[in-house]
Amino acid sequence: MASSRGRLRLSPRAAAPQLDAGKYVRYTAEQVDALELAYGECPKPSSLRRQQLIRDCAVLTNVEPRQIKVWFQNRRCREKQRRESSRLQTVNRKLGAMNKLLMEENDRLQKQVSRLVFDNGYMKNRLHSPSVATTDTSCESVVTSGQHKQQQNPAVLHPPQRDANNPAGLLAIAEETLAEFMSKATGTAVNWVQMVGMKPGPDSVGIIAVSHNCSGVAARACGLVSLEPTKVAEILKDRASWYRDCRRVDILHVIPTGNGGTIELIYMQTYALTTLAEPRDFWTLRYTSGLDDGSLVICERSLTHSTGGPSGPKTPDFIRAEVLPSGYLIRPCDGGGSMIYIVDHVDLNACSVPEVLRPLYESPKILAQKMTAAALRHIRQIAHESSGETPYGAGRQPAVLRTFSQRLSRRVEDF
DNA sequence: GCACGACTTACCGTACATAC
DNA sequence: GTATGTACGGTAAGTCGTGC
Repeated sequence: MASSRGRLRLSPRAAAPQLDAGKYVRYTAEQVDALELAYGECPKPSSLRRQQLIRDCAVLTNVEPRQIKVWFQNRRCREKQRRESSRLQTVNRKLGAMNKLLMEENDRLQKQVSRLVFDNGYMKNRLHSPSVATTDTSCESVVTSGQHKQQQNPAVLHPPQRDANNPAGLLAIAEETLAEFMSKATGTAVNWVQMVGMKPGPDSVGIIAVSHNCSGVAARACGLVSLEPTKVAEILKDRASWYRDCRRVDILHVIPTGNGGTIELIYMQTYALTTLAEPRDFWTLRYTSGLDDGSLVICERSLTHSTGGPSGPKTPDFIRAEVLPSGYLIRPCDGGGSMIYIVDHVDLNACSVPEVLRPLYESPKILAQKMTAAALRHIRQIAHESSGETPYGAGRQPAVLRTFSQRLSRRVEDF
């Protein structure tokens, strides 16, 4: 479509003889190189600087000052467009990952609805059948069967020898831990309640959810980072902040499992009571393994209480908690990066604490606060570790992560 | 009045599909 | 293999509105 705007209708100034009006010109490679060099030094040169550039650079001597000015304008415009394009690609990648996450969550919820509808129908039949209703005492187990069935796995149904003092026993515990952790990380074992203000979207990088019905208190967070799964696993396993509250950490045994995974037997001693969610000393089993789809799993379980694990130095009058299978599921994302699921799950023994502290132990809000604060520390650390490898620039936290952190901080303060 | 950003236009080169 | 048509991206430059 012919238009009054554009190059065809040249203004008197543009039609000046020097510009060879009507002929499309392209600058030579040498000219572009010289201009790019100047742009690298100063993207917005003054009129004086542009004139100096023409004088100093032989290949630009036949280029009009006005052309130089236009070239710099267009160059800035191009750079801005490239930046925006790059930003949109990043956002697109994040939205894709979030979409995948929501699809999985949707699938899980649909299955849950199906189970509940089935259970509801079953219960109705029971209620309309007096002979069964009056004699059957297992109604509760029927109603909750869907939830419980998912938590079960062959290792739980037929537990092998769970002796933490030998490698076979450790492997059995590790496999059980892995199965239980995976069911939590993928959201099939626990009804997760999304925390207020943590809706996924283009301006947030993660979701935090708190368990609705399970023993103890579990919190689950997920976040996207621009690192490959193996790198994320490396960071998570080596982070010193894991042991911030410890005065002693010993990795006593490292046992290969034969399927590419490893089992590490860890003994920790913490300082005086600094967190409600950790005992002062405990044994931990850490199981690291890879999955067929390229995902990596790092999960942990306390051996000190539930399994009759190795006995370490004991301190009297000491507040204890059972660390249920917790850890990280790191999934590779299309186009690079990783989606990390963080699961923390503890069961505190409220009866063992002084009366004055008991309300804190029995308050899921306080416990959820501790969990999400821990998740925040994890993600902040990951963001810090990855800052040098992302397009956001070295040493600078991405805006989405800052927003995420600020929201989390506000959420924690609300408790 | 000038410089600038945003938007637009036309030209050119390239890749690709299609017909012969 | 070659010629032709088409789509698309890159780029120089024009127009317009805005701020100083």
